[in-house]
Amino acid sequence: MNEFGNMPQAATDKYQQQRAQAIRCAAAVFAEKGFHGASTKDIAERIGIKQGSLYYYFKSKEEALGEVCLYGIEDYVHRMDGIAASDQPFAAKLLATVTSHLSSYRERNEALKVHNDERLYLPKEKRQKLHELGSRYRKSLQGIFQEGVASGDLRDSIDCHFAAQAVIGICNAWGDIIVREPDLDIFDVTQKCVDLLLNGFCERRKNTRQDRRA
Amino acid sequence: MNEFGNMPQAATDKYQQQRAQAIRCAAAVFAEKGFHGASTKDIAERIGIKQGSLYYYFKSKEEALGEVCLYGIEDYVHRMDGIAASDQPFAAKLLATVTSHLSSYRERNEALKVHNDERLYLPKEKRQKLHELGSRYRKSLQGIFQEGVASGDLRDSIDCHFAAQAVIGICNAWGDIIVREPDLDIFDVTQKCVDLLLNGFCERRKNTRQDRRA
DNA sequence: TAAAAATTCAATAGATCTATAGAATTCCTC
DNA sequence: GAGGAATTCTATAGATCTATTGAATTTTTA
Repeated sequence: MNEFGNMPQAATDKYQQQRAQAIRCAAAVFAEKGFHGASTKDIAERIGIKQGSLYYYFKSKEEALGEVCLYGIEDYVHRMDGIAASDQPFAAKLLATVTSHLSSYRERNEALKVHNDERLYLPKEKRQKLHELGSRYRKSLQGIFQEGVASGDLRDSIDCHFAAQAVIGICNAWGDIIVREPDLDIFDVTQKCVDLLLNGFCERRKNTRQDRRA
Repeated sequence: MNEFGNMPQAATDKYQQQRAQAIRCAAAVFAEKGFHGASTKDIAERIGIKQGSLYYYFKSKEEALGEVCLYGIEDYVHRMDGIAASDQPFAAKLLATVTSHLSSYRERNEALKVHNDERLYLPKEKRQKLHELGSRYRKSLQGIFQEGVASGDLRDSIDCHFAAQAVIGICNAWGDIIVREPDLDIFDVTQKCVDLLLNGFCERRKNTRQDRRA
C-alpha cells in the first residue's frame, strides 16, 4: 500500500491495462444482467478475482458503470467527428456513419449497449457528461444532413433533427439485434439501412435505364 | 381469508380492477427504475399500500413484471392483427401501424417500455409467451410488406424481414423519446416516420409537377 | 535476494430486499 | 349491526449485496 491508500496515484501502465480489462468484464456482466441485476460478485468472478478485490479498481459499483458507459461511447463519438469533418458527399458520410455505428456494436459490443440501456442509473453529474457526448454525436449527424440539404442531395422538406434521431434509432435497434445474433452479416445490414434511409421502401418511377427502356 | 388461502378464487370484479391498477403502478415504477432497481416497497408505495400487502395481488415480484409486460403488449398486437387483415393499400396500412405503435407509447406509456426493456428478466416460459406475441406482430408486419411488393407499391428488391424490423426499431426509438418528452407532437412524428419509410431522405427526379414545369 | 510496492484475499458490518404468517381492520351482506 | 369475507397491516426470517479493513500474497525494484 502506498501513501494514497489503496488507490495507486497516477496509476502505472500495468494498472491501467488491468483496469481496462476489468471495465470490459463489467461491461459484459452489465449487458447481460443490467446494472441493478448484476452484483459486484458477478463482475469480480468474470475478472477472476474475489468480490472485495473489485474495489481496488473502482471505488464503487456505480463508478464501474460510469467507466463502462464512457468506454462504450467515447471513440464512437470521436469517429463521428472525423466523418463530419471529412470532405465527402452526403451518401458517403451516411454510409460511414452507419458502418461506424454498427461495427461499434460488433467490436465494443456490450459497453455501447450498456451505455444505451443503463446510463440513466448514473448520478446526474456523470450522466451530464455522457449526455454531452451523445449530443455532440447527434449534432454532428444533424449537420451532415443540413449539408446534404444544402447541396441538393436531400429533399429540402426533411427535418434534420428528426432525421438524425431516426438514424440513431435504426442503428441502435439493429445494434441490439447484432449483439444478440453474432452470426448476422453486418455489411448486409449496413447496406440495407443506408438504402432505406436514402430511398425508402417505395417503388418510384425514375429516370433510370429501366424507365428509358420502357 | 377464504378456502383458497390468501388468494381470492376466480376473483371478483373489484379485485380485478384493483389488480389492474396495481399493474399500472408497477409499470410506472419498473419503467423508472428497471426491474431489479425497483423494490416491492417502491411499487407498494405507488399503489398506496404497505410492502407486504403487494403479495395479495402478486405471488412474486416477477409475476408483477410478467403482468406488466403482457399488459404492455397485448392489445398492441391485437390491433396489428386488425390492420393486417384489413383491406387497405400498403401506404394506409403502414400509416395505421406507425400510428398504432406510437400512440400505444403515449397511452399505455410505461408498460410497453417495460416490455421492451425488462422482459428478458422473466423466466423462460413467460418470456416464450411474450416472444410469440412479438413474433406475431413482426410476421404480420412482414406480411404487409410482402403484399406491398406483390402489388407493386414497393420495390421488389427490399428484404421484408429487414423492413419489418426497421419499422419496429424506428417506432421503439421514437417511442422512448415520446415517453421522455410528453409534449412531443405524435402526429408530426408519425408522419415523418412514414415519409422516411416510404420515400427516404434523398432528393429524386420524379415525374411530378415540379419536373414537368422545369 | 531483501525491502518496498502492488495486488488480492478473508472476514464482516450494516443496509437492503423478498416473501411469509398471522393479526387487525375494512367492507359487504343479510 | 352482526357475522363473514376481503383487504391491509405489522413483524420478521432469511437471503442477499455493497463497501471497508487489515492481513496475506505476489510482483517489482534496488
